[in-house]
Amino acid sequence: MAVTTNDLARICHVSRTTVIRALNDTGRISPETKKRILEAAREHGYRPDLLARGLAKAKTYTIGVVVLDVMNQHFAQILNAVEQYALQHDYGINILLHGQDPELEKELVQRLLDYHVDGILLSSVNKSEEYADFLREAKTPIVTIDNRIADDLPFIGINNRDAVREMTAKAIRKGYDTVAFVCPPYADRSLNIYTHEERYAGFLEAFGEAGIAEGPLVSGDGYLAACESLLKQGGRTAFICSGDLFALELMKYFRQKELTAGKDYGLAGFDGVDILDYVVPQIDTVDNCDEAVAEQAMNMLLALIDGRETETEVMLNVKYVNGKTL
Amino acid sequence: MAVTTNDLARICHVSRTTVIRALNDTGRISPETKKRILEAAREHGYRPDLLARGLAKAKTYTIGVVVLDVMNQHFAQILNAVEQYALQHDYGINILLHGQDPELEKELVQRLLDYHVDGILLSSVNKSEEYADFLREAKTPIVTIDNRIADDLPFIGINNRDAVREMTAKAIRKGYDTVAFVCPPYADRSLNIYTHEERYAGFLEAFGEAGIAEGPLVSGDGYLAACESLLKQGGRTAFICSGDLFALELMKYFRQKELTAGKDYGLAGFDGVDILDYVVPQIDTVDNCDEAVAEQAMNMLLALIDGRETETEVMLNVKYVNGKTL
DNA sequence: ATGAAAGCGCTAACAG
DNA sequence: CTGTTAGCGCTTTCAT
Repeated sequence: MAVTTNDLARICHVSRTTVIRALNDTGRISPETKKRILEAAREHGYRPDLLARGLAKAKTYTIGVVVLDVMNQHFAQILNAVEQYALQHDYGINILLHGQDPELEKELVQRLLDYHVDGILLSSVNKSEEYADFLREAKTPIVTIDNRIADDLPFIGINNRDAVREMTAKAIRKGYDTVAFVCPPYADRSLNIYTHEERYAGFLEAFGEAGIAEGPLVSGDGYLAACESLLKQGGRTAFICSGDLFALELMKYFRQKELTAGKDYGLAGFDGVDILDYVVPQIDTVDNCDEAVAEQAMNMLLALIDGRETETEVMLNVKYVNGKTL
Repeated sequence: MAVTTNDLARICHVSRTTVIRALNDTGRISPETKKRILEAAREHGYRPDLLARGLAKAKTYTIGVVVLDVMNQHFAQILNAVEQYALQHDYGINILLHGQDPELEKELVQRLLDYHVDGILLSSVNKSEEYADFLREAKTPIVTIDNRIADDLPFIGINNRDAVREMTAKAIRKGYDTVAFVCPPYADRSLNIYTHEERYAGFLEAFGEAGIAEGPLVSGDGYLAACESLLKQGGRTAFICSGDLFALELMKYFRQKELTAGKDYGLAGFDGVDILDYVVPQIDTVDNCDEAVAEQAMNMLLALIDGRETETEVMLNVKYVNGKTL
């Protein structure tokens, strides 16, 4: 078995309390005995039991992170940044993946709460009021990113709407006859798709500002074929995609038909994932500044944990990345 | 504060033990009181304290996972598969990222041990004997993947050597005058690069079998320029890359020089990452079967945790993926 | 400067 | 079928 404070106490002929004082250098203790105890601790490979400590202190120095998955570069970048930040602040992290399953997401959050994490960073796919209540009732600080669940829950996001408005406006300016918005196929309308809704809103705003009729919305499973139909209707057509992966899929699909982005059709993505670097022609996109989001979110979370003053709603501006496809 | 078994006991006018018995339906208990207790538990939103439970039972139903990072699709796929598997077996997971830092890796493993995870899945970058000892001394089962650390540590990997031998043999058969092996730039030679070493070994074996002189090894920071030099020496040249990302980087670099893979030079990667789908021409690669690795590793880990019989060394065969660049 | 004692919330052996 | 008791390992008053 592992050596405990009790063992150290026996070994050093002192009380458990004294051992603790040496280990956590807290309270008054003679340098003499302290040295002796620390030595014994090292020698015997003492390691604090984090479960016991967490239980006793009601503080685990762990922050939980719940996101969709890690195949998506967006989350991958967030996670990297979050771990960095956490380590610098002496916190550990506990990453869990809900894979776009609202039920699972709730279970995972619950599990983290049951493990007494000190705070949770959450990219949710839930949107019900019940769920919002569930989060509100947790005594543990929870900061949400990506999808907003309720106005009063701490949230940090990016300016999706403005970014897409700008992008769409650019397409309109460039004289495309049809500018369409391409959304992911939603398996379940009860999912929280706040980000995509915001992007779509931005898309619509651009038409309002230009004073022309709104372009079509392409969504759902058959989106590739639907885009093809649009293109076949004639006229120059651009596709504003609500995510780089859709843009990539579309490009791949059209390439099979001998159609080239930037020439035969316009194309823009969103997210600014790394892999766009390897694709030609370079796709227009928006860098959604994952590191900045992660950092802001962690700042907010740690502030909430420490009971410090903090904003509970932040909106970051993103950067348009010029490509050759729009 | 959250409601505890103590509270429930008081509320239901029974002892704490009885409450436990109702909650965990263990031992004999009258259906009557059990129902009453469960009702009260639900009503008051009772949640077991996982820290306390873990401490008392010396079992946390959590398995720790330590990998490099999540930007790399290889790990992303592993993690997805691992979480799936864990959930199905009523385990939770705790993902930690070492980012190729050996010291950090050790700290993270240590932290997981201190948290009493029941088992650890580890993709290590360490290779020292001390580290092997450190792992051996842990009373917690640890299964390693990707890089082997020591012969006696549970390990599950893929047949890197054979795969690269085959790939290299193909290049030789195709009549390339020069076939080079491209390795990642290693910042630190003390890192464990077992997988890459195995791949390089396979590369060399192919020349042995063909009875011709070994092709060059390109490694280190200036690998792009080095590859260009090779190409400029004349003759048909193929690059066998020890990872898709290097192949992608190389392709991008050469594209700037107006050189096309599969025409002006041969190219092959390794890993079979998804994003290759979006790149033209399609790069020859090897699918390293991450899901299979994850599943086998988890099988092994759970067997070790349960003290069941199990192999502690598995080598999976991988699948060659034909592209258009070799 | 050190120690004794109670407690975090849950579990497990042993009685009755 | 139910209760009593002790304990997991660490923390934290409160004494001395």
